[in-house]
Amino acid sequence: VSSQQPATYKDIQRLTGLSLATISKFYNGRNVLPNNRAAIEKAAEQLGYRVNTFASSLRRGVSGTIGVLLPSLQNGFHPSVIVEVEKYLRNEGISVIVTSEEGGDVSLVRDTVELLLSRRVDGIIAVPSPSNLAALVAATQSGLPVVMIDWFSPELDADSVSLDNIDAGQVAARHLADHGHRELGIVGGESWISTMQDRFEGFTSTAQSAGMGLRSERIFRVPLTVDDAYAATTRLLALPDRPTALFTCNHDLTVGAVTAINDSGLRLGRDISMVGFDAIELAQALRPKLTTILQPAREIAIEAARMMSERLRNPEATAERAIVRLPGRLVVGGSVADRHD
Amino acid sequence: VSSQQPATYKDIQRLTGLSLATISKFYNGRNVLPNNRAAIEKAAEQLGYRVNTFASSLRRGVSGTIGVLLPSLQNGFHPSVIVEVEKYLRNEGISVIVTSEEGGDVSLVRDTVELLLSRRVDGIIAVPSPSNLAALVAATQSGLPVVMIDWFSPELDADSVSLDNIDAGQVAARHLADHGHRELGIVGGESWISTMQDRFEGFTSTAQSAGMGLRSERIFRVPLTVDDAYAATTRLLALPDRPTALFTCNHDLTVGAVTAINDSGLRLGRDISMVGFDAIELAQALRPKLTTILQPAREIAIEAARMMSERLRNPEATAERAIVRLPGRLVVGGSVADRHD
DNA sequence: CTGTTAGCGCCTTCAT
DNA sequence: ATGAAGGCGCTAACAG
Repeated sequence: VSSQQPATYKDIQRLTGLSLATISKFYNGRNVLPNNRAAIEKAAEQLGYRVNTFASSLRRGVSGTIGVLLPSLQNGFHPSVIVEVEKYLRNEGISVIVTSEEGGDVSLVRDTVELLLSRRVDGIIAVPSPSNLAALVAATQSGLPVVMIDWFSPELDADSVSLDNIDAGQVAARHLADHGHRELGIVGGESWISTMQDRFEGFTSTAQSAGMGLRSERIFRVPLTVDDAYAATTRLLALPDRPTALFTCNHDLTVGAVTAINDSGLRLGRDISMVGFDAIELAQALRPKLTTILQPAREIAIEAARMMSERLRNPEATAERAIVRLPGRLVVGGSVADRHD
Repeated sequence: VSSQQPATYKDIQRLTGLSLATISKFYNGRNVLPNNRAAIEKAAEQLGYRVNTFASSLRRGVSGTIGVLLPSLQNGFHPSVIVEVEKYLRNEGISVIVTSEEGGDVSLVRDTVELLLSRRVDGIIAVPSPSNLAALVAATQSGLPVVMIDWFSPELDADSVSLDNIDAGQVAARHLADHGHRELGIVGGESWISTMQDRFEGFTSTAQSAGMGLRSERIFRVPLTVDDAYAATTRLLALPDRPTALFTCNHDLTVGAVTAINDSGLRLGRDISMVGFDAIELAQALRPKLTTILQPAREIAIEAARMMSERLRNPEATAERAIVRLPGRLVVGGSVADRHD
């Protein structure tokens, strides 16, 4: 447990007699005579030397670090973004600092972007939310690369990656229509979340244009929790005039809805049909399997990392903001009954 | 898109006429005359000033940063650790840098600890694995605080937090015994993962002392993937002499097993009983609900953060390594049939 | 290819 | 309570 000082160039200098500049060049991949190279390597090995990125970053003005900013609503997808982004950017020598807005006082939450800027991150991959939007806008205006992921804010002039949420909603509605359903219900999230709004709009617009009404009492827009979805679905199922099919707009809502259906005693895919969202493991484990729209979570995260990497490589480039929408995949199970009769 | 230089003390100096030392004192909570305080605040506001943590860290020798090191096997629990740890440590002004060993060449993976050390983290919260163990041991020996989470390595002399895995295995076995089951099967993970070994040992030891044999052909120890668990469970169910009950040792194994059972046509809780692990959402959504052992994931992460925080506060303290084992909770569903006959 | 020099932005004596 | 000066470890000129 010897808490010795970390070694520095000076220590290597002492062992090799070389100048600091040469040692620096060695560590920055410039040409150094084989002899010297070997001497430095040996000394470094012996000293357990490792570069001090603080000093290096201070001097160079770049941190080799990006921030990942997550919202207060955690849903399983967001934390996994961190891992994918880190994996991608590690190969480029970039580290990832994480900040979430979950918990903590409002005052602390307000400063999550500040915190990243104080750490001098070279860029931010963020799930934009009302509480961080203003700070993100300011950051982009000062020239910092920002990539939005999952959620979208038109006010923020930055690259964006997410699922093609409108299409996903449309696919769900069309699938139900194709199976003869005309009486639909939906359990979605609050409209200030762009993904929820888009999935909702995609679903309802297609439903209407296919002549399927969506009565207001069959529309539920609730906080994104399993419990809220459970409650909403329970109410939906108890309606005197129950719809024949249901669409849930995200993972937690899907879990809550399935649980409510099973607890109600109705049989999924027979008494009530359903298209869920994500929750692929649940979908596969159920009997009958749940038909669900699967979001390419890894691909979305990787694309965000790729965009960021590109922006970092070309800081000057004033390329237009890129907006990437990746398609979801409908995984068909047995939860949608055929009503062609 | 004006990429202006960030403001520094010098800029504040220019606006206020104060010395750099006074400005520094202001930002470090020392006493400053009200006039000056106001002047600095005004200038900072106007300049959009924010401290450069690189310069500060370089000078002070501490980074205000800890590393979180995750293994290559991702299981949903590990990414969520990041969020919980960050939430806790944010209140203490500490940031979190993430490193995972997933993906990337072995050479890159080998250097994950190096990477954190190069970033001069003040401590590391790690899931120890064979590929990072040696580096972690070296880190602790040089005096860096390390906290193990989830997995455990006796070779690593560091604090540790995890589920009480042995107890969890025992609870599962006892629950099955109490319901009259004598013919058991188990789908666990490979023995080099401490959690898997402990859950396995807890289960088998209790099974044996309760007079329930566990035949070798009913023991499966597989990689921690849904697919491997599916395959193993399928084989288990196809045995000429099928056990009456099954225990699965982690989330993914549970998902795979449930899927295999449902696909086999057997009815959970009637033809085959089962105690799962985690997967609480799946457990609740199934019909009948799955009896499962729930790991207090958040509490484990928070405890790790608390331990780290304490070590950082008292760097001198050579307190004994702390080993915390939090209890799991058996959530009873309807997947264990009663065989008292 | 190597060495000298001068900072990056901040904090910390030590004086005042 | 404030100021002047030096240096944390590293890199980017510029000479040689």
